[in-house]
Amino acid sequence: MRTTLPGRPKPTLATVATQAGVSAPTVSKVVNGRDDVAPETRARILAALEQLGYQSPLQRRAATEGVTVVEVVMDVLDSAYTTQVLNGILQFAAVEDVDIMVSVTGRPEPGRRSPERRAQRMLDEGRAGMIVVTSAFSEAQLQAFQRRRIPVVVIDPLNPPSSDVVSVGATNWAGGKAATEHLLELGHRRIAYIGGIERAECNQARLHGYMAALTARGVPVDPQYIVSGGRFRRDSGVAGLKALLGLENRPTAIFAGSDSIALGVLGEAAHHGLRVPGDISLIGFDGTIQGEESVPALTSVAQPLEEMGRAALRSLLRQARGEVLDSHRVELATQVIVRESTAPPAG
Amino acid sequence: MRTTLPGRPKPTLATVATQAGVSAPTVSKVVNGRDDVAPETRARILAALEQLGYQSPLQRRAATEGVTVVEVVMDVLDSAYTTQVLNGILQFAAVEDVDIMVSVTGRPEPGRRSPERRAQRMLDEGRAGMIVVTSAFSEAQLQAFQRRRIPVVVIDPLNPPSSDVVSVGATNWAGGKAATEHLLELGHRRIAYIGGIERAECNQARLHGYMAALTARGVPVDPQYIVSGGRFRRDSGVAGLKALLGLENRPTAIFAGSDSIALGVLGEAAHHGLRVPGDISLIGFDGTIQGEESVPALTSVAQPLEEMGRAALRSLLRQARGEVLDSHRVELATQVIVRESTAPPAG
DNA sequence: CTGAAAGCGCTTACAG
DNA sequence: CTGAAAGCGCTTACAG
Repeated sequence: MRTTLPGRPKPTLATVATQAGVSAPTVSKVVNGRDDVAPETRARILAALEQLGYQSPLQRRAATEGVTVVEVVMDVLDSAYTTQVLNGILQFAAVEDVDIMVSVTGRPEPGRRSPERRAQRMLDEGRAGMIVVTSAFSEAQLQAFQRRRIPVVVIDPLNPPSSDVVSVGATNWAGGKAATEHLLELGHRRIAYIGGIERAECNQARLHGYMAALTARGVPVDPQYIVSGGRFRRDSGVAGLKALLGLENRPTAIFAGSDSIALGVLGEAAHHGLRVPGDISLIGFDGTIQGEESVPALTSVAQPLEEMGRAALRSLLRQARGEVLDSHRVELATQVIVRESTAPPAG
Repeated sequence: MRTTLPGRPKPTLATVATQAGVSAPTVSKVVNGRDDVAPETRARILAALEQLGYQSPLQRRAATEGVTVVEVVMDVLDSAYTTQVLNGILQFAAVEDVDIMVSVTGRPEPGRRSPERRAQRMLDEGRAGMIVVTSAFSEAQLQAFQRRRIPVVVIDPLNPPSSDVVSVGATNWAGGKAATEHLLELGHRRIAYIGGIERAECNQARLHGYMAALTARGVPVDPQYIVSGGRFRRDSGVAGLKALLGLENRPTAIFAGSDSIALGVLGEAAHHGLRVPGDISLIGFDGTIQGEESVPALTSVAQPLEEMGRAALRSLLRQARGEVLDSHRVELATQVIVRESTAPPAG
């Protein structure tokens, strides 16, 4: 992508050299990352490279031949959530004839897999950009990509996205509110929330949606019904239910911050001989296939996961083509899917 | 990969020209696909290009920089099975510093996404090879890749792998036998098998393992207990259980050809008020996380899915390095994981 | 259809 | 640290 502006001839080392007031060999050194260049000279050359939009022969060829590679970075591919998002990206990539490079990153480590190296490599190989489905990159690192004109889209960021970085997510607050309203409408009043990563933006939005729904109905928010699981995973649900069962006044319904958490609740409930929804109602969040296929089938706030993947890629390709985006933040609507795990409270 | 032979200098257009007895510009034309070259001259030049192993600057740079891209082709990313295999590939790729390009293919279509185009593209871009997790390629197409010296590894092929194509799978026959033995040991005699894709090698192996175990214990194989689901998916389990419940002499245990099928059985059983394992025992195949997290947790014949992904990539990289493989077929061991869905028959 | 000549864009080796 | 000079690999324009 990154097409040369029409009319302006494609910049060469010589053009850049003239602009920066140096010779071509010196520019060559900077481009190739040699270190025998004075800091000031380097800065001037970098500015010229940036301003003229210089591309290496390799990049130029990649650009003209339409080779477009988008890199997708995730922590691990171990949840239905990531899988469905990735599948959305892959499906749309097949349509758009874009290649998708997938990489997983444990913790970010210094060295060849660092953001700096990654950015350099993407520039070298003329990739169109990067879709980030992990919290392995800091805000500053993401902005570094953008400064280098590498388009980045973040999917459902853990932290509130800055206006500099493009992000795609779901309406978490509205979803949390809708989940809670569903339980309220069934007649529940003692409703618990088992959350995931506490500091995560999406978790807070879901929690505040929950509180807003309760408050709107005049149901007091009871802190003992708000449990932090720490992660969006199964074990949070197991531990969360255990904690809630220890209460004097047990909840009759649980809103879990993710389908995985809900599945943990489901498993733990069975071990205590509790029937869902007979003894306790349960609603998840995400709308994953895993929840759809569980027994009982899980009522859940569905995020359009495949669509989020598609939206991220679409937005990335627009950026790569130099189009102006309407908005730096896209939030796709969530929807309560009522299945088998919710019912009016017993008695 | 495709490293230049040591000692011999990398061939340039000039080298090739000398070898073919023409001038450099003429070779340039052939390389760039111009048509103003006499057929005989072209043939001579093509021969020289091939013999000297000429690489374009783009290819050379890719080769010397050790850019190694492995393409993973799958149908869709929608099952825990494919997800875990892919995760294994990705994890190992991070260790080996290999880039993974993932693409999904519905039906193979003519045109730019055809195997021929794919092969050409891989050659052009210096990719190391291809891991195939789909039945979208025919045997002949896979061999075409190998003829072009593009290494290919097939994971758990639907059809019996030919000895020309390297493949990775699991011990399906032994797994089917072990699953059935587990049920026999619990005391079951009326044991049903609900299969997936009927003609698939892996399905047949599982079925025959089942029959072998029954026969070895002197339990007659009863055709009415063998149900073909048609696919390895949830709906096969739903339909399969319905069919089995219509029998006069219902089975007391079911061996499902995949975890997805087993999950369908589980859901359908709940709708009939049947308890698992109280009323009926159930064992799956695959050992996916989804089965592990279901309620009740699914007893299953685990395939080492992540390990299979790793093994495939390892084998591919060996091929790409020109190493000789010990075997064209790797079968990793399966293992019965006993969880909650199997128990002695009632009464 | 072919190739000598000129040229392009980049890099290398090294004098200052 | 910088750049004039030489060179490399490829392509272009065009004479034959």
